[in-house]
Amino acid sequence: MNKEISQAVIRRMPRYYRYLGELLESGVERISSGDLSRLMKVTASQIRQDLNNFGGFGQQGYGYNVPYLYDEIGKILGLNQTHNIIIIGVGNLGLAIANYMKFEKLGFKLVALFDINPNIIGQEVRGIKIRSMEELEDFCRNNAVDIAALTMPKATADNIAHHLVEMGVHAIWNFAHVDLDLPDESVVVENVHLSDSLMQLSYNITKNFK
Amino acid sequence: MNKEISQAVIRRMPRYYRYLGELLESGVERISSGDLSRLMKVTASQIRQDLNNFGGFGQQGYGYNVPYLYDEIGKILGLNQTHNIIIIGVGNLGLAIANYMKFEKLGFKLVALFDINPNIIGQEVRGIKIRSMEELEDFCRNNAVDIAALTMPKATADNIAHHLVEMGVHAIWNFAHVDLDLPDESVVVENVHLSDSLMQLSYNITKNFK
DNA sequence: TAGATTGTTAATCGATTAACAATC
DNA sequence: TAGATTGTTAATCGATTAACAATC
Repeated sequence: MNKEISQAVIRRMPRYYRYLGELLESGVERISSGDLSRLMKVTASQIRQDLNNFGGFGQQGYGYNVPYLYDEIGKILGLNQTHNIIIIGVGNLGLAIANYMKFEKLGFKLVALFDINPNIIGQEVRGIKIRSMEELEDFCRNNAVDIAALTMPKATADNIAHHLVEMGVHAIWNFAHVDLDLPDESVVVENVHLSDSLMQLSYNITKNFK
Repeated sequence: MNKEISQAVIRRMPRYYRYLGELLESGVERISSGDLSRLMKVTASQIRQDLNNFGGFGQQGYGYNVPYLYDEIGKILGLNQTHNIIIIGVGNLGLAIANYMKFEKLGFKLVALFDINPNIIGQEVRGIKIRSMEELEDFCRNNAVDIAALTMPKATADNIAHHLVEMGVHAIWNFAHVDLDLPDESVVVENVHLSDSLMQLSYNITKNFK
């Protein structure tokens, strides 16, 4: 394996991908780091440094070919592979994720939904049945589950996460307001802590009026 | 105004608040930076540095008083003030936010919902009526709106954000997959780009299996 | 008082920016 | 070829960690 790439760089890659996607849609054929830097409001230096962590995608005197670079960043992010995703907790947030079409364009495929509420078990969301938690283990063992999105309350999140790891799930998209403390270091956890985000917003509001 | 505090520090404050809240619930009276560092898996140095950006909340030889520190961080984050919040776009994501009770405990109060869909306008969510977009301007001018949460598709997000700023809204919680480019520098924007988060997750999965 | 632990300064580490030779 | 722009090295900047005197 090559040298480790810092999370600071990784966090910026999806943003590059987003901007290149927009340029692509606008039919832009090529772009220089200078032009892209003005568009994205980052330094051209940073763009070139970031991209060169993964390879030389540009050409001196020309810049970067937009369709090519878009594609390459997609591969770096693993979007050329399909990721099977299950959602545990079919409340409003779980539904929001389930119904979010855009994910499919990025190679994520919803394969199952789970909940504890007997009133909704058996119902379908976009053609996918809501299953009971009892079915979780069997499902994980018999299907390739790449990512589990956790949208249940925080009280049960850590426990379920541990089970999932035992069943071989190696990536968790965690919306519960708790930090998962998993035994296996190789499990990938991506947190979306909405209340943390809102508190940050609150801080910045408060700061501006002091 | 005092010296600017880096966003790196701000990002960590809600996490401290969360852990202290849990300690508080468990009835823990005091904690040292060393113990907290083991719990949170950060260095004790960082904890002390972070807190001392805002003041000396501890006591030598004793550590930090949990209820007091919890309270102080709450104040730093502006959680002692009420923030009126409106949601624009009442799809699944808008509903998820609207129904998310925890926010109320943090001092955020949902005051209005807006959507363009005539089929849902007039319906109520937790006792709050869904209004048409035509009512947005009047509502903003006649009510104190602190935060607007944008959950509509990205195509209209930037436009609506501009209108909101004109109407005096100075903080935006942006869930649309686009970077808002607002004229007024003092407007606070907090982005929640779920697809960026998912791509980051995808990268880290891919990396582990290379 | 002695021990513990903070607040804070200094040292280190890593990330960002600047500069420029390489090269298309 | 001349001009443009990359890839990459070096310089700078900022954030994290270590160390320790202050002090409860």
